[in-house]
Amino acid sequence: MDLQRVTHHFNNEFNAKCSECGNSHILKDSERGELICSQCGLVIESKLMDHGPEWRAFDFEQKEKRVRVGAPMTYTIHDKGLSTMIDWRNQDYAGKNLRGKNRAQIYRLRKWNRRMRVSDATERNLALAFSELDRMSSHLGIPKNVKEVAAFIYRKAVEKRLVRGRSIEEVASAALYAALRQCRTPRTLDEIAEIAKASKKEIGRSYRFIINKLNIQIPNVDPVDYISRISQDLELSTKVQLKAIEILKKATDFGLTSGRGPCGVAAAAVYIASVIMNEKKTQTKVAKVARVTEVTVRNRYKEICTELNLDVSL
DNA sequence: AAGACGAAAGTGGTTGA
DNA sequence: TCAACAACTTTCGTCTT
Repeated sequence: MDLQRVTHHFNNEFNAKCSECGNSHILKDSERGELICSQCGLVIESKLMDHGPEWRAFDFEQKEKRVRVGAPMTYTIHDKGLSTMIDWRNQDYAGKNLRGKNRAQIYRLRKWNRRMRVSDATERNLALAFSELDRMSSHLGIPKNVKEVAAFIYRKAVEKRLVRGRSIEEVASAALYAALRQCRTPRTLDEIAEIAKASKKEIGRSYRFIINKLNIQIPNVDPVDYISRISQDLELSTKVQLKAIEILKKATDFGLTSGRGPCGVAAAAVYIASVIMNEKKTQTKVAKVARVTEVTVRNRYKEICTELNLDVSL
């Protein structure tokens, strides 16, 4: 068994700086051709090598069969998918009994092997957490890279013993929330809480706790990040989307976004853009997909209109 | 009938003593 | 730890299309 490979997957340090948190401790993940910031987990450079399945798979069995060569390494499997098993029989590959020195060596190997595997509680913890991450991700249609970041964060949390006193589900949800924000594809806490096995309050508490303890730098939520999702849900054209971003930029310059909920601001921008570009959606509909109330959309919309002197004829 | 609008009261989280 | 506070929500009545 290749211990080196299992324990030191991230072996090469790389001389670069993370654009997100300025940290210069960059790791080179040669297996996947990526540069990763050790601080925040940001993938700095990806050579876009496809580790995914060769064909579409329609059920789990097909999926299992249709992957490329071997098991891809992933953070979402509790032992990173690289574990090896050593048989209990003292026989070699051909079935001959092992003797003397060889036999003693196998005993030693088996001992280490046992120590590294699922036997301990940590691994069971991870297995449960990752299946929970899987479930939530598929519910919300979350891309794989974000899920990997979530798994990475969760793994760190376990290493630092931060799960103690909190439920696994709680911390897993928090890790997912953190990952989503890190990857600038934010979802609201409400969205997570809806499908998670923990309440919004608990998730929020755990989230604050782990990013604090792990020193993860999370960029502030930029309302722009919500625009594309809101527009897509409303089936608005790209033109509207660009207009909404333009409006949002101006609104930010006027200080209309600080202290305001990013969802509400984004929703208002999309609403105004939809009116200007003649693809009007109702306040109610915009509010619904943005997960804020109609009233909030209205308040933001009025603020923006008066500040920017926008004349929106209805 | 549906949407837009605004007033008023309620809610949960942050802040500062 | 508690009260003040701002942002946001809920609810509801009115007006417009």
